[in-house]
Amino acid sequence: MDTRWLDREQLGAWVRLVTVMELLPGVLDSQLRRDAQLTHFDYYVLAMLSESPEHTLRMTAVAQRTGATLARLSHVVQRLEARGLLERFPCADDRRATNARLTEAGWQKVRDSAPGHVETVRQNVIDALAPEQVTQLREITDAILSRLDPDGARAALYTRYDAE
Amino acid sequence: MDTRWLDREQLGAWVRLVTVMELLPGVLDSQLRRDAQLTHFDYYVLAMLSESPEHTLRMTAVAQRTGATLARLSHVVQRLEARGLLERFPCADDRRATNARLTEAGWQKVRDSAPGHVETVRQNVIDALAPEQVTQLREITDAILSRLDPDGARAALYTRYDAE
DNA sequence: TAAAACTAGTTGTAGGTACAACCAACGAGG
DNA sequence: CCTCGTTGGTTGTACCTACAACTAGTTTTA
Repeated sequence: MDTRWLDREQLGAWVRLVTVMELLPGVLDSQLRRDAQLTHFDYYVLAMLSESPEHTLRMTAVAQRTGATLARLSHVVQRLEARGLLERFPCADDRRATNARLTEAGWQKVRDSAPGHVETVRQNVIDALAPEQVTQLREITDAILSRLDPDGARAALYTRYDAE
Repeated sequence: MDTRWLDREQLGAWVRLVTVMELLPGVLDSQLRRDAQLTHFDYYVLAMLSESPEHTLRMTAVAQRTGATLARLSHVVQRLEARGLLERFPCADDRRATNARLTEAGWQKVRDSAPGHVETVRQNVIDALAPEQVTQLREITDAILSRLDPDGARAALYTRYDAE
């Protein structure tokens, strides 16, 4: 079978996307690590909890929202728990399940670190784009996600952020 | 100072971009790991060499093109050299510098693995987009990169892929 | 109602990356 | 020509993630 190579336009877009994927996580990570002693993934976990009722979610729910495997999440949550930012307790309904809940310190941490994080996101991404490009970016990433995540397991999350 | 929070549209785009950044590297990595025993970064290093005259580049040049630190690159190249995919030799002009050159096995590896990689890129990204979206994506990533990489240290790479 | 199959989560370990410390070589100024 | 600052690169270590194996609880089904 012969390969359908990328043309110039496609290659240009692809190489830039790869470059962004290579650089952006590092930028987010170092800002949060420096200012809040959190990785970007740590922050995301705490942020997901902070937006949930009771500041509580089941491990599986957090994993879905963050796109992580349960194994990865388990390690991360263990560290966050050791730092007193959240706590785990068994779920009453399903004794297999574990709930994670933000502690007061964790909630404080989210409130303290959110502004700096948003500012970083603005500086490096949002404010670099014209309003119509933000819309285009949403459509493009949506299309890509329909391939990466066909069954829309994670759709639950980002759909929540759409107009109501 | 009060924070300029993201509006719904911006937040929707951002959350999706984060999700793509979370999922896409894993998809690229596992395909290449499975079919070619390479990480995506390994592949990129080999690909950069394969597009250079003599299949040779200085370490610093590879680092620029891939966006890696010299430290990271040094570890990776060490492993690739141990596997016989490339070789290092001192640079004649500048005795501080080291050149990396693809071996025949490395060149063969690139040719063998490129089709599968391109197919993955198509399936998950390019073919999910309309032609005008590919153009938009190039413009958007370009704008983001102007923030992430203001001095355009890496621009050398992706500019090469533009129309001549 | 017992076995099979699946879901929820944890743990051990191997491998890759970041960070900092380090050494060697070049280059500009005194 | 020597010394200071810079550039090119390597190494050690600590941390994070992926993968696989495992436990325990739940649901299905025969």
